[in-house]
Amino acid sequence: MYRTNTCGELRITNLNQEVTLSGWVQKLRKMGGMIFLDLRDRYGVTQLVFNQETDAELCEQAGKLGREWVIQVKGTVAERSNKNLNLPTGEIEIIASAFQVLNPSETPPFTIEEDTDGGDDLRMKYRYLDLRRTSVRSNLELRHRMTFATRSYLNKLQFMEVETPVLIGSTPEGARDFVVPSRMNAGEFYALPQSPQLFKQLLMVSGFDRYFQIVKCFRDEDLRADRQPEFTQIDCEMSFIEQEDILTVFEGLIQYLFQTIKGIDLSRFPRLTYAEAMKRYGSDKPDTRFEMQLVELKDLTMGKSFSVFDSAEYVGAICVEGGASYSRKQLDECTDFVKRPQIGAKGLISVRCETDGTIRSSVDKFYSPDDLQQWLHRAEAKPGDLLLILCGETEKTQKQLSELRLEMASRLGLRNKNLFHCLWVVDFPLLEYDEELNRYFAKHHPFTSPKIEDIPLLDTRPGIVRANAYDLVINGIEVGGGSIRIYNSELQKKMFSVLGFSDEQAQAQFGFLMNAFKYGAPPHGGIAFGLDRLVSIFAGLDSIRDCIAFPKNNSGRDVMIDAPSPISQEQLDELYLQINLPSK
RNA sequence: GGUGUGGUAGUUCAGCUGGUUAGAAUACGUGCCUGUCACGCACGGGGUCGCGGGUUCGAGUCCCGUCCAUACCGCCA
Repeated sequence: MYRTNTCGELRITNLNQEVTLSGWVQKLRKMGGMIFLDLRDRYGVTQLVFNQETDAELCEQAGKLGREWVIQVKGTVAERSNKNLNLPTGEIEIIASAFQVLNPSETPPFTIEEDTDGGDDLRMKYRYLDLRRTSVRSNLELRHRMTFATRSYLNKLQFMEVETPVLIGSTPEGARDFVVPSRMNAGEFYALPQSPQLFKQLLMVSGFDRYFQIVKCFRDEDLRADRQPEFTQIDCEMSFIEQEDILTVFEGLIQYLFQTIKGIDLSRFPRLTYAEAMKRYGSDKPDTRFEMQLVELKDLTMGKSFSVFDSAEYVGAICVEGGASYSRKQLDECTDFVKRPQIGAKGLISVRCETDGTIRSSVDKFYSPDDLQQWLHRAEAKPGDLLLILCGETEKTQKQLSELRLEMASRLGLRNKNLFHCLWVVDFPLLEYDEELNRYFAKHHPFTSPKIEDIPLLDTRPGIVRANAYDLVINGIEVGGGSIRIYNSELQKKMFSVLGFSDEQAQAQFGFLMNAFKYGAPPHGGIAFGLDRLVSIFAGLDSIRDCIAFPKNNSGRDVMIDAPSPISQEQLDELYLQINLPSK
């Protein structure tokens, strides 16, 4: 028997018990005639004591142990004379009577401690060592609890988990596909799913009216801190439901997770239409932990011969609480921020409302104090506040204001990680116009249904047609999204024609779905949540990498196993492939 | 594809306007230490300053190129 107990469970109540523990040597503290050893496993750390006076030979042997050696120890639980209340096992220690080295270890390349000295790079290369650290391990434990709770919640509501294939066909819409060559079908390729979208809809046709799957999805696009090439979705679909039903069931899921995992009771999630979200926050995934909403000022700024504002399509502001005390340098930093190429504003105009009520602005030349007072009034600015104003093309400027809003909130410490604001954004536009390709694309996907009352607009003004599509946003992060699908083949045909698909193209790409719909498709819709993002929000992480056991780096590489990597000529031949690298 | 930041000891970093033998902390090794838990004290080993080229009497430092990492933009239905 390797152990009678784990390294995390012994307490003062276990006093005088004979125990056997196995684990990794966290640290040795040699005190001359005695040695303290912290033994670690998944469950915690327990202190062992070796005493020269009790057993000189054993004590000397223990002194030869090193960090991360795997050992087994027999001993007696004793009360410590000096207790460590920072440790759950801190009231006891094990007086060792014998130990055995199960496996020695080389000195690890970084310290396996909470405050590790290792950088991200190195820790990724030795991820199996990094995973020994409490914080990383507890992220995975949290992830496990969340998937377990999700399955339990959905199972209770009659949802069935069904696996869908990973080797499927490539589709041109959406993200770039990861592609897998087929040996048995020369010159042909599978694609890895970006989501099980088509399959879950087929399952609805099959009558599995409540489906879910916790499933890996793949997208071959550039990465970010919150984007991995393979990621996990909680993928769901329901039949005989309306949008309201989906929102209710999955609002329930999120509430259940917050309740069971974090002990937080969330009230009903507010809903915001896409149009409102853009107008009030300049974003379709607003962070609603704080206000600082966008205020339109165009009508108040017109006709005072300030051509910058007069010629702009949109003039908008945010009101920064207490911002009037900003120094010149701080204001310059704000200006630099919005002028960065990523934001792309031309400049920033500010109006201070000093605590004594006087108003100072960078446009005093053009606007009287009364004019400025009107702006401040509309923005509900109080003495001590600061108005930051951007202008230009409506949509662009709103987005810029949204970035500025987030930046200012970060500076003011308003983005509290222990606060959770959930919100549904609904009524997304059905289509998005691509300027370069001169055509419409489905904003969500081509099976998303338009709002019934907007269907006539498909012919006249497709750009303003609203969809039965919805996103769940938590703290400014898009956590999930879905839609009510089209189940009427005439409407689906119409949709394809608006998207510029010929009948043949539509048949070739999605024929199997359209054929299936001929045999009695129920009304249905669904939603998918990004599990990685959800877990990282729960854990307060900045990057989803920290809640993935073996993540890829920024360039899509697994630096631990060094993938991707070239394959042999034999493998290439077998797949009828030729490598054709561009010459430099 | 683009922009910013970074690459110096096993590790995390400092190293100014170019100038003697490149430093600190930590880790590692040795010795001392009987109540430590960030133990302490003393000593020690440890460097292709990412790589290539250039400027210079002289380059970790300046210039050019390149590679890698990272955050963001484009992209991500």
